[in-house]
Amino acid sequence: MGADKKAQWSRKRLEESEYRLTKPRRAILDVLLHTDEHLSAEEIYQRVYSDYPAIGLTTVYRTLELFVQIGIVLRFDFGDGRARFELSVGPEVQGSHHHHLICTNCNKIIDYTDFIEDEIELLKKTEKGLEALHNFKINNHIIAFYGLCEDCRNENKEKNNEGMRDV
Amino acid sequence: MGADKKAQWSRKRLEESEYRLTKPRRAILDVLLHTDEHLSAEEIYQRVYSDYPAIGLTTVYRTLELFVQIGIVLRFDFGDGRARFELSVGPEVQGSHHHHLICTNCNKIIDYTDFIEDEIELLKKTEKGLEALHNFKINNHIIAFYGLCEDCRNENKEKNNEGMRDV
DNA sequence: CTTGCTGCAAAGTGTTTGCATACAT
DNA sequence: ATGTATGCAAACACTTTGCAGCAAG
Repeated sequence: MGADKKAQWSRKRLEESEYRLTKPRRAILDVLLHTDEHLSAEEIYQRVYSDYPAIGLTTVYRTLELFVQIGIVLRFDFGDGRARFELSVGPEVQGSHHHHLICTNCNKIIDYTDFIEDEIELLKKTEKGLEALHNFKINNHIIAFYGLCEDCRNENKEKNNEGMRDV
Repeated sequence: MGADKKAQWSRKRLEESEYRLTKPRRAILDVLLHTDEHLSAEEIYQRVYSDYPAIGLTTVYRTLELFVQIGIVLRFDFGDGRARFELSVGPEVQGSHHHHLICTNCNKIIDYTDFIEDEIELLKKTEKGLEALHNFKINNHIIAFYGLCEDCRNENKEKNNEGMRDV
């Protein structure tokens, strides 16, 4: 959904920023543009490394921080001990907003867009209400469901996953 | 809101578990019962330490993991690099379910119960739909809003917090 | 008594920082 | 030319693991 728009938007935003257009930055953006996974810094590093071995992990961290700053990347903590990153779509591109379904056994992450419309509508109302009530300026929200994915259900590990919850 | 019920429920659940009722475990549960904050392992350790200096940080970690297992504690990752814990209410006690409002500047966490009813209703429907669609067994969910709290709004740091989102 | 639980120290993991060099503008 | 960005190594912060001694049942 709008991979090109996404690319255009984020590249433009990067070019228009105060920051220098370096090879590592372009390479990292490219990796993010060509995946729909939620990659960790290490994973991004490895992918960049494969055709740009001069890259350093530190640079990946710093670049991701920068991308989050200028708003082209979103950072998630799903509770498995490492941060994960995905491209933001920006306010211009509608329809690719999604939430997450996370398997507490294998850490698989599923994006879903089903039922999103109702969720977003409710969230907007809630946001307004909370802003007024708590004098809070809300910039973002997260919704995620935790449970067992199809595969792990079948394996039917007797692990107790109740009570596990991560924001 | 049912602090006693909470205490009863979690103590009972601990006693009925296979696990031994040790002094550290009781002490840690007590700390959790007497706060409404979202404490980190380290913070819990410090509070236990003040009247039970024999406690070790390792035990706190292991005990919290255990409590999560038996379902009396919930674990959250708000994206500030440390896990936070709060007592679960258990399915028996209704009305104390809440979601979170998180300040991306000072990391303050506000529990809110406002608008919760509508949220829960929608979440239930969504859960059902997602379970059917993705063959997923959902055990839990999270909702959190990120933004600037009243105090940090006023200080009006020019830090750009857009695009910051966790989980 | 027996086995699980504990504390300490050490190891692990993901992330950040200091600094000299390299590069974009 | 000038100051930002980079990579390396070291430092950090949180969490987990190994192990010998302790204590709950």
